[in-house]
Amino acid sequence: MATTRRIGKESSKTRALLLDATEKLMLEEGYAAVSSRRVAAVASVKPALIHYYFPTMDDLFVALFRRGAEINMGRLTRAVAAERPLRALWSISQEQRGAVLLTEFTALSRHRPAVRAELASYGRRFRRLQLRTVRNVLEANGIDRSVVSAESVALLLTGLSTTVTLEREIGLTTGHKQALALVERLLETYES
Amino acid sequence: MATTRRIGKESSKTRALLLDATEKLMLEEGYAAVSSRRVAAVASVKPALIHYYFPTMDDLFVALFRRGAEINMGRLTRAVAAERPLRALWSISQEQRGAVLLTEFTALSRHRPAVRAELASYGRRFRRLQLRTVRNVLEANGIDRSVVSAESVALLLTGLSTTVTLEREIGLTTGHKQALALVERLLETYES
DNA sequence: TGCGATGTTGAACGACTGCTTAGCATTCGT
DNA sequence: ACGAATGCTAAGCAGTCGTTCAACATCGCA
Repeated sequence: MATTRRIGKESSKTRALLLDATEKLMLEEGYAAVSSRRVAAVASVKPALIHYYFPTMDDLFVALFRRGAEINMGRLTRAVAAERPLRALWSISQEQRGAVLLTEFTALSRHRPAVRAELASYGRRFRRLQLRTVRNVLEANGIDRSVVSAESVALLLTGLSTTVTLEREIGLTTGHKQALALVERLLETYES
Repeated sequence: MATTRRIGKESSKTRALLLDATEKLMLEEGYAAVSSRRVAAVASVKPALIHYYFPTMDDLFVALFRRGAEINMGRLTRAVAAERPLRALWSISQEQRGAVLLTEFTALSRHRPAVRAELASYGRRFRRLQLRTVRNVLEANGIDRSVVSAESVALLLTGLSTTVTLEREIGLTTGHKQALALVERLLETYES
């Protein structure tokens, strides 16, 4: 049998640098700007090294997404364990950087099935955590679930935050102030 | 002065075919799959013809977006003139095809300023129409605007519909049924 | 009938892409 | 100290990209 191709270790410091460079490119110029040569240039390294750590570009994208997903799930898990879980979740989902990256990966997932699977898996994990948190708040306030379900609240919050973030990104802010104020008011009312 | 470069007429039937081909590619494989050669292949035409009608790829993308925006604004304008304007708006915003295209253009706009400008302009027009519609419904039902502003309702609806559509696209549907049912119930209550 | 406008193509330019292979340089365990 | 494992690179293949330009085809109008 053929000698198996050598691949750099996951723990490598350089590997992490390559992921950083990829993330930077994605944020600043979109996923279409990510090529082995461009990443190499940003990381001050030769193109072949990208393929040493990530045999295919798919591997690179999946690895980057996974790293981000893991970090984010960690933050979220810690956040809901603190004092005002729902507010914590809301403020994290408001972050521009994360929202932009998520959009890039969503667009990317259209023609990269490997990315799509990763995205769906993260989505499910996030939704589960989010639902648990919303349910607790509704319960603590004695709100009848048949009037407003936890699922509805969760999806409304997610939808609002991504929409506001993306619209802001292109310079469209009509109505944002009022919508954000509404959430603020509700959070103040139902979570201490 | 130099002889000006020849460009195909906007009314051309072929031009429309090229836009169709581009849209198809974008829907099925994402914007990154759109190249003069790929578009030409889908339209059964030679690559150089793309540049006859659209000197640069930017022109192609902008033309496609503008055509879609114009068609959609027309549909929306007619929709809000009919019996249940808000419901009509909601059902149009629920369409998978439009939502997917919009995401593609959003991602595209990150590194194509010309597209970004077009997107923002359409966004403003849509939001204005949407706000007018929501305001009418709130007013007709005597709902105090200081409790729930029209802006909040508009952004919540937009956010929910895009989120549900995009999540469905990657096979993630947790909570969708409940959230959509809530909107359905509210529409039934406040709009005949 | 001929001429100019319009539609379409072939061929080519320079640049970019993913990826492979062979081999150099360095580090590490023994 | 030496051999194996690891990190990294030079060079190249085969393919795609955007764009231009000259030229051919077709058509409407004078």
